[in-house]
Amino acid sequence: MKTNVTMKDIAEKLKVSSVTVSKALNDKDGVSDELKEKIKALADKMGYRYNTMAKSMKDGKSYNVCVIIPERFTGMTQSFYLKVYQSIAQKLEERGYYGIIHILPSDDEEGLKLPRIYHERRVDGFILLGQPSKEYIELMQSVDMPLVFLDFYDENADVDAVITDNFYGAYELTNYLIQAGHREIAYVGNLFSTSSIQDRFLGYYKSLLEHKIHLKQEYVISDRDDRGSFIEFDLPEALPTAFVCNCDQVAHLLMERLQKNGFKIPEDCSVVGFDNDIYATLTSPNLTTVEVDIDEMAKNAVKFICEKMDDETAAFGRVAVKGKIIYRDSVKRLSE
Amino acid sequence: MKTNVTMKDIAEKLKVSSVTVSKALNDKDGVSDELKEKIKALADKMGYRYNTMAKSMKDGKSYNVCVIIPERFTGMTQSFYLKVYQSIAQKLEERGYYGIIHILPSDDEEGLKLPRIYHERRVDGFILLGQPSKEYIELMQSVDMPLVFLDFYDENADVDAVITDNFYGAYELTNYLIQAGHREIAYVGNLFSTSSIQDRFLGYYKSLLEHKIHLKQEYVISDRDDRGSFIEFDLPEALPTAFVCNCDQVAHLLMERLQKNGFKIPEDCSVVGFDNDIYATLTSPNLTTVEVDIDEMAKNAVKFICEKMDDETAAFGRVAVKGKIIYRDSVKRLSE
DNA sequence: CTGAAAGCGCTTACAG
DNA sequence: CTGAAAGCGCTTACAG
Repeated sequence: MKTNVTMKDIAEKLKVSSVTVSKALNDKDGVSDELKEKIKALADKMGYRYNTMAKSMKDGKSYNVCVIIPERFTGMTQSFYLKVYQSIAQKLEERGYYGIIHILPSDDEEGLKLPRIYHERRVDGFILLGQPSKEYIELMQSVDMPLVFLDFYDENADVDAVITDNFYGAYELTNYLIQAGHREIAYVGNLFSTSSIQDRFLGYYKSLLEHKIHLKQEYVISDRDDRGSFIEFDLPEALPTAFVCNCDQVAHLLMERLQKNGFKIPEDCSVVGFDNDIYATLTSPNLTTVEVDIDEMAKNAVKFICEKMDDETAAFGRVAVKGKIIYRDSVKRLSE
Repeated sequence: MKTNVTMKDIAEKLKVSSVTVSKALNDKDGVSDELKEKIKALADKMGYRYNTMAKSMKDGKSYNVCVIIPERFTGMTQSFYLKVYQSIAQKLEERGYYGIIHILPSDDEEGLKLPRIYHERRVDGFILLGQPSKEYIELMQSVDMPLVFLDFYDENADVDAVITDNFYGAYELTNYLIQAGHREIAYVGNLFSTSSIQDRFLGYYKSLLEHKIHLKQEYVISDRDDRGSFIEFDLPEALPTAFVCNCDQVAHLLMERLQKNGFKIPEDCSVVGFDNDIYATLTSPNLTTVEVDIDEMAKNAVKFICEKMDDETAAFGRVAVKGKIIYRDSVKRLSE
């Protein structure tokens, strides 16, 4: 089987022009049905494979979308981002595009180096999955190319972003704790680390406010330093009855710590997480948490980037995708 | 900044030909140093970006290598495969290629559907990361394109494969247990599920043989059904003093089960795993296990695929990359 | 319904 | 050292 059959080869065998072959193979008008079938059959038989490069050249598009994931996110939440990518790739494919993962090395992030794929014009748009440094965000924005932020946003309002509804998710989860009779509720997370952690905190805080529960300073417990490395928790003297953790992994860490100190969960302390990732079912008891709607997020991100590639002026702003509370066994209903 | 500056644009401004610009930008002979510098400076100033598509068209290569990962592996060992991919992509880039992840949907695997990227000639070679069905392997082999298996192999000898040295790793680990005084050692894993599990079993068995320890039938404990889903362990009446698990996740599951039944680890039972993945440090105590040398595996896979793309006849056979035992706290030294 | 011509952006081989 | 010509595989716009 000859490995590089071209339209011209097919045309010659059939004594027609390659224009006609092109039309037939693309199901365009201007070829008789009979000829079209004949061409398709022969193409099949000859093992013809369409050469997208040629089309790319013609219309100056690569049909690639690059999904950039900062390296440091590939350790922590690896399963999550890979799943998101999978969903993105699938949805791009439905629109005739390819997804290309680019894991952004920390050095390149620091040195403000764009992926080579950009310099070689092999990409028509970027989806930035996971928050890089402020400087890198600015760099990406300065490049005149369709760009969508995914799973984070920036104070800069003029970029399109798809995020989970962190605020509302944490708000609902905290409401749930309060309905279960909890009043002493702590939040675990470094408020200055990422916008997700901050927004989840604010959702938690709103719930407290609505229920007229005072926010105690010592109930806001940091879980990591500003560079994102986890730190030892600084637990308050008097333990709260419940903890809202900014993510499942931290909930897992916290539960280990509490259990080591002799506390039972949920009997002595209730704990809730966020993300519904691998850590949520690794703990015992399993965690009540918020599940992110990965498919919906991917769907939006792909829709945005595709429409922006078609029309430079398209703009969508910030879209928050609602999550879903997964009720498990880490919360105790307090007697009133 | 004009977004699509071409060599011709640069040439016109400088009143030279685009051939000269091409030579200058590619650091080829045949341009005076002075002119070369001038061209490079102007290219920079005009924001010129090289168009690889054109080159691709010219020499009929896409400069893409597709890394296919069967979908079912993205759940289980997600972090591992993403790390492997990251390493592959980096090493490909050093050679002027791009890595493209294709997560193979189970439906496509079943329906023997090749990735679209193949049909569109956007790829020069495949790295198959993780073992798909026998039929899919045959399909991939029937396609006349450079192919390397990574992290598994097939009985079919004529394909190149890079694997971890499962046999030797399990052999060494079992030796270590025996040196620690263990004689009653079980193996946990379904021997008919994957070649990795089988080879690890054989390494374990070799160690027993060398030490003249009889292999008890009831000491080979299945951990999953033939489709890969974990099942409840069928523990023997009389517990062995040590378990060699085919992977960390199963070791984790086993430890949970043993601890639930009131056994202490490592006091009552020693447990070792394989992979050194997230599960190894999630257990308490942390697992003694074998760490896979991801970089070395990626390096070999990339070397093989690149040389095969250059020279169709290149062949490398099966290469096993040695792992490294990570000693932690899940093994007890028995008094002799 | 069918096809000749031109062009996408680059490179190779050759001539000067 | 420099460049005109041809070609990679396809598509678009136009003519018949």
